Amino acid sequence: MSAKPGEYTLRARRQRRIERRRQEIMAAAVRLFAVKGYINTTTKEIAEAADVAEGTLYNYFAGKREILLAVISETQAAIEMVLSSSGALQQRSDIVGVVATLFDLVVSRLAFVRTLLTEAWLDNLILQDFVIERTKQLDQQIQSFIVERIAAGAYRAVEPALVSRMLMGMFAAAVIPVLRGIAPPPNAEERQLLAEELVNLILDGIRVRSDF
Amino acid sequence: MSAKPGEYTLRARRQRRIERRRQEIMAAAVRLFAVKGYINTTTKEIAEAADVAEGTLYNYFAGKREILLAVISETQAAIEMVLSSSGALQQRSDIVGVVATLFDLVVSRLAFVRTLLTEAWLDNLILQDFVIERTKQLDQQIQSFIVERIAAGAYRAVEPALVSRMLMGMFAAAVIPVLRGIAPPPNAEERQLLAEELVNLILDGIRVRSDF
Amino acid sequence: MSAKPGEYTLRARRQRRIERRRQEIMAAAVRLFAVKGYINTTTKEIAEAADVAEGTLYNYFAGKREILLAVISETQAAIEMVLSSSGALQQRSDIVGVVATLFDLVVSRLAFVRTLLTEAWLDNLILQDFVIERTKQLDQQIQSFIVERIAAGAYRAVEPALVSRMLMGMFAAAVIPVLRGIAPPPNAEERQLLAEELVNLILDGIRVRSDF
Amino acid sequence: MSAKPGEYTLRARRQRRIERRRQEIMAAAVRLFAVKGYINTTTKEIAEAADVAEGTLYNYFAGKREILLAVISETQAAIEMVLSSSGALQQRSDIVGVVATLFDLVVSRLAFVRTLLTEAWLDNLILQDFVIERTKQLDQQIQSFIVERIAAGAYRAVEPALVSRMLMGMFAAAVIPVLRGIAPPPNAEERQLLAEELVNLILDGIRVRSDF
DNA sequence: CATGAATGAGTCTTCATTCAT
DNA sequence: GATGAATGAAGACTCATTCAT
Repeated sequence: MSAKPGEYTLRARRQRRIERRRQEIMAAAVRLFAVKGYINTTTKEIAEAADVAEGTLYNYFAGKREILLAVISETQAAIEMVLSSSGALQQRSDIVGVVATLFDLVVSRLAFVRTLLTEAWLDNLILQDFVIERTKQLDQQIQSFIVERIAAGAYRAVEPALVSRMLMGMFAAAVIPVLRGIAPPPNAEERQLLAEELVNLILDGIRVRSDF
Repeated sequence: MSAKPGEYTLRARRQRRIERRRQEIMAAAVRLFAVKGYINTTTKEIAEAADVAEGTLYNYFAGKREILLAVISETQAAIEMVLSSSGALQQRSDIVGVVATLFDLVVSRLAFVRTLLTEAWLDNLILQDFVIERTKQLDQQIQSFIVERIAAGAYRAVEPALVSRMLMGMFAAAVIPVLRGIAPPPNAEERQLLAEELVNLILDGIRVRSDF
Repeated sequence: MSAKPGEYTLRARRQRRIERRRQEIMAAAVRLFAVKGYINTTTKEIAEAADVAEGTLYNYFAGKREILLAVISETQAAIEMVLSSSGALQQRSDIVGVVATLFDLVVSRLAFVRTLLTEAWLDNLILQDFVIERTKQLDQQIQSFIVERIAAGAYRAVEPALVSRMLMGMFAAAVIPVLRGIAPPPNAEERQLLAEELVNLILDGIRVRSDF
Repeated sequence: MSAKPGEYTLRARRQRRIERRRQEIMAAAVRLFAVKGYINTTTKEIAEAADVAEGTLYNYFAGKREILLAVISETQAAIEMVLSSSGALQQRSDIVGVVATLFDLVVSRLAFVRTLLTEAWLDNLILQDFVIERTKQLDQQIQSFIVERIAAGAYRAVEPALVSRMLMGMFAAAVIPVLRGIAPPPNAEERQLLAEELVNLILDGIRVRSDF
């Protein structure tokens, strides 16, 4: 289409600059959203945090809400990739592995996860599309795992859906104080231990003498 | 200041009227907060729902935020009373009882709990004063219970703080879909069963054969 | 509903004050609209011209466009009343009378008519609802008048719709320079003469010798 | 400044290219102005329609408004040429001819005429420079024509300025529904008939029996 | 005390214009 | 000259709070 040498490079460079700017804006936004919530964050603040003019935001996003959706969408895609590589759960250590990986994900994206949870709490669309929908697969895997073990006589006849949810609740309980900034993020080792302990609890409970 | 007979009564009556009006406003507010969130609720709406003029709100509360704080504070006091009557946890059924009572409380005050959690998520002050602070006592009781049982050799040597938190996470996982409006509120019987199962899980886990 | 003496009066007074304020805002708006057009008039300017805060506008109107529609609607109602009293056209002087009355109306509401025409030019809805629709009756009357006269052999067999429209064009041509501020408003006598002359022209044209 | 052969040609070619680009931009602009109005047309839209970058507009025009003025100015020049070739009006058919030519002009440049009238209505400068000024010559010719005929006893002693203006009003009344998009453009034959009828009306009116 | 109209700072968004590449 | 991203001054509208009645 063009014979000018170097034009391709030029266009590509510009494209990269644009993408970088988009990312900068999203990064600035997610930081603010995490701290103050989407609704309490003004476009002025986002612009300042991204070090651009307010109008510039609108060259990259159709509006404030689209910044939020882009933030959630893009990061979700990244997370999805990590999770989908987990494959079927086969044994105890697989579950521990998934839990540990989830800890890693959450800790490495605190701002994002906090934003996601806040908005999912307030917005049915986001809850459905970005939390329930994305959690479904994992939920299914866990339930399948439990169902198989029950059939094999390894687990007692619990409600798989309930257990899966309780597991998520325990995970959330471990993670929320960190998200909320009232507990320091656990380091890699602590995350591993936490995952172990969490699975221990759900598998064996805490009781050793049945007369209590 | 005055010796007219009956004034004391009059003053008391006025006092009661004022208190009643405060309550009406708070009741109107919490309904709206639960549905739309604090931030999306306007003072105009609160006034209309309470059937007073907008300006009247400011005769009873210093501002919109104070309505929120009053709502939380008052309802918390009521909840507190219920909880504090629980006494020390002695045996398994005591824990089940507390969990069931908590279910009752949450279900009977969905709007309030939803509002509280939303705002606690966004606001450090509310989180600290109305969630962490109020949960502390219960947390302590649970931990003491566990510590005793460990000492008695009934429970294995788990981290009491962790277990207590996991228990809360499981409780939250059971309750949040209801709060969020994506699951119907459980009836009394279901709540009892849920409490049982929840305690079962934490005490015994799900495993019956240790080779898995 | 209330037994407090004077309340009725108080409420009525307040009601009058509100209506007065509405009128003030509309008056301020129509003045600005006439000079700069609706689109070039800011809510800030309207507020300043009406000597209220910008937000106050929104206590009286749902938005900027509603101010425009209210202005047009209210004044139209007034004009309607004048026009509808005209009755059927019977003779030449009736037409002169209607034309003269229309001149009076336009001259006494210059700002309004200018606004109406501007917006009708730009907006199909306003054109249809407030110009075409309202002109229809008059148009029909004129056409009926012409049809009768043609039947009676008094007028030649012209197209009544065309003549009616031409008459409106002539009226517009007489009035637009005044609306546009490039000619002074005619006084009562001039308006009467203009009406006479306009009807003369359409009835007799300008020719006296048919060989030209 | 340079003696290189062929430079003159080169410069001329560049000049032509620039002029062509200017015309492309103006053509794109007038199309948009006609449909959406000057104020509702963005420079971005003009640039897209002209298939250039937004910034490029500013290499050819000082600003958005200058595009409008250029559009009006250039097209006016073309119209002028047509009109000025009409020469002095001598007889009835000359007037019919001018009116028919004007119909042709308007119909063939609907977009432009609509834009011109809109902006002239809102802007004194454009009204004066591009409508009143350009209409003056035609107005004079018509008035001279009338004055002569009055002197010759062919026309009655009407006010020439008034008649000229009425003629314009009738013309406008015939043309505006088309401009406004609520009537289809008349074809060549219809335009001729309309011109005839219009002149008939102004010359002879509609009356054949003077007792009405 | 009750009222509700008035206020104006603050929000999101648009768009003509500029300027580095 | 061409490009189009960056700019920032407006603009319409919202809403918690105040205050005269």
